Amino acid sequence: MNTRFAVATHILTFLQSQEGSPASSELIASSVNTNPTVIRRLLSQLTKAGLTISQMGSGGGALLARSGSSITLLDVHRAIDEDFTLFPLHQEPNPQCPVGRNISKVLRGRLATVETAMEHELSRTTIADLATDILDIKSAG
Amino acid sequence: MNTRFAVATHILTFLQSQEGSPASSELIASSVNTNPTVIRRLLSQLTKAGLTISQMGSGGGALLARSGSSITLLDVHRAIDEDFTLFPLHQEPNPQCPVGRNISKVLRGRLATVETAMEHELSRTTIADLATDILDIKSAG
DNA sequence: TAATATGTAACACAGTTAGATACATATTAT
DNA sequence: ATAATATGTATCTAACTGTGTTACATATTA
Repeated sequence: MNTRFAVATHILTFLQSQEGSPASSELIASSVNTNPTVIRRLLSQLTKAGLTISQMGSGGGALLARSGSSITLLDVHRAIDEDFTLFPLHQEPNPQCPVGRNISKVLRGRLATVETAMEHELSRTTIADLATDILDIKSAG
Repeated sequence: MNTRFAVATHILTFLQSQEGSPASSELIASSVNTNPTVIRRLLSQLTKAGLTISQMGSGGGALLARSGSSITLLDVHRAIDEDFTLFPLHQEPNPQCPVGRNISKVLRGRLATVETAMEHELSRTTIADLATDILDIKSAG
């Protein structure tokens, strides 16, 4: 199971809940319940995508690079799942067969709209939304 | 790479193009360019889901169980990708942390709408559409 | 200069997937 | 009846992926 997207979203929501105070990979790892290196690997990708900033040294750690309300789940997905394919195509169907020769092109076209719909829906939720959802659960419970 | 959905779709489109004449796993495998057992495994799932019928013995093979225009990509997805999760969640975040305690529930809720959007879009294409797309390419080229 | 923290390389382990062989069972044709 | 054909499923493998882990060079702060 590839849980990178979920962990990356957890990281960002954690940073949002920190309200500007840097969080070390060790602190985040204790919330996610994993190894700090796993967190640093993901933070490295998030930083490259411009979603986080990291400060080395004592008192350092990770911060959101911009407002949580401007970071959507689509941004996270694009930062983390670089070679994502919703439904991967099989390689080299038989070009001698009319179906084999054309199925890849046809499927690619039809699946593109599916992936677009997924992306559109991902873009409707922000990291700030997730942090708010959590606060809502806390105040309701 | 999990290409089962693509191969299953290829199989069904192939059957649609056969116009009611049974196709053996060997024949289909030559179109997909893989081993007949791979085809039989997928056909077994498609038959359980009521999308195909198989006839043993000489002259036998697989057939669509119903009209290709009534079989959507969502039907195929549900038949083949039984334990599908678009974005799997990480296990056991730290319950001592407010974010860790609630992130799974919150993410599950937000991602449900994404998966629903994906499914809705999958349901808009049928096997008959794919067969028509292929014929269109052939007549245009 | 000591302590803290990141960034990344390297490795082990478990789980997944496609492909392959094998064979019992069912159906058809002769 | 018997041979030929075809499915359904079990089993094994090799390649690939993802997570967790250790290690260490580099950067920053106190």
